[in-house]
Amino acid sequence: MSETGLILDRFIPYRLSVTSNIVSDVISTAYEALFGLSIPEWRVIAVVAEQDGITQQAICTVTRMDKVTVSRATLALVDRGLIDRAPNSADRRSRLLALTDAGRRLYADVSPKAIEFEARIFSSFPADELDRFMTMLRAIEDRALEVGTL
Amino acid sequence: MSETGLILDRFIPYRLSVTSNIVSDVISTAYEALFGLSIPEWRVIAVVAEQDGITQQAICTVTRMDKVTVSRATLALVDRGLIDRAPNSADRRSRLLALTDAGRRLYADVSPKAIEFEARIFSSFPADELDRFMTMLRAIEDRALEVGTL
DNA sequence: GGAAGATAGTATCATTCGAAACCAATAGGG
DNA sequence: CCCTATTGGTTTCGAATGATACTATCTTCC
Repeated sequence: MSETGLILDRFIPYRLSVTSNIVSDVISTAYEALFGLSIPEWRVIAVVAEQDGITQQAICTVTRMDKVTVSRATLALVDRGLIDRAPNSADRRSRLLALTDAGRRLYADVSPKAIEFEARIFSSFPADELDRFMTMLRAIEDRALEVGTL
Repeated sequence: MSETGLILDRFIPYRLSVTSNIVSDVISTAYEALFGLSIPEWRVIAVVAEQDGITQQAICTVTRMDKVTVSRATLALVDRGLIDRAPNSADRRSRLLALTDAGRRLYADVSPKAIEFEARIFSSFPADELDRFMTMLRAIEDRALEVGTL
């Protein structure tokens, strides 16, 4: 289909970036349209839903998002009354995040939709191929991190 | 290693985005440091090197970059004397791009380095796995485009 | 052949993103 | 205990990005 220059076309970092951008775009426009959530916001919600009382710092390490990004997403969610921040007696610099009732309701709404969107793109592939693909993604991630810090 | 929340962790769009970002980051800092090239600039150079006399529009379709991005990258490269724009007698709105001598020299320099960087990350994987991975990326790309426009 | 769209490319603007500066609080030696 | 170094989080700022508007040319169709 795409009659590209040879080098770029088979250049893995390039292909990875193109594919990732297209997928992100599809997903993010869907989230935005349906729930008014940006991708960082959706990620924060997902993590907090699964680990009640997590701190922003922990969200950063777990999602590899920048702390600025997490901060902004969290503030927006607090503003919208979807997340609560309780004082953390163990360390008063941070707060413990939790979903509010509204947040839980939204999450119950969003989460199946997310799965559904994913399915819309990926369900046409056999499960074992997807598994191999994911394994590969993780391996590449680890390797790139290694190379980046050498 | 990363003890993430279940949903996000196995969510393909998320994994794809994380991996792509890390790889892009490694690659782009290397380009920037070695040649003062941004990723869009490197892409434009690569395409023009392989297809002399291409137009910006053609670069857009071939690389899926935005036309604004291509315009900026091209202007920067023209400024640096790496690319020439000859009038296009067939359509005077566009110009025909070609590498200058300096551009060719730079490309001769950059291109093996690019391959080398790629190798540094990916050569640890068996070739057939990489092939499957690339095939999968393309298939996902096609599928996502389909879904996006449905 | 000329008016009405489409298209190549550039300029403008608003948004996003992350690096670095910053503030508050904690940790850890002396 | 302080004094310094670190860390959690926010603010600020500059760079990159992409949607939109704009200009010049081309195409179409009457």
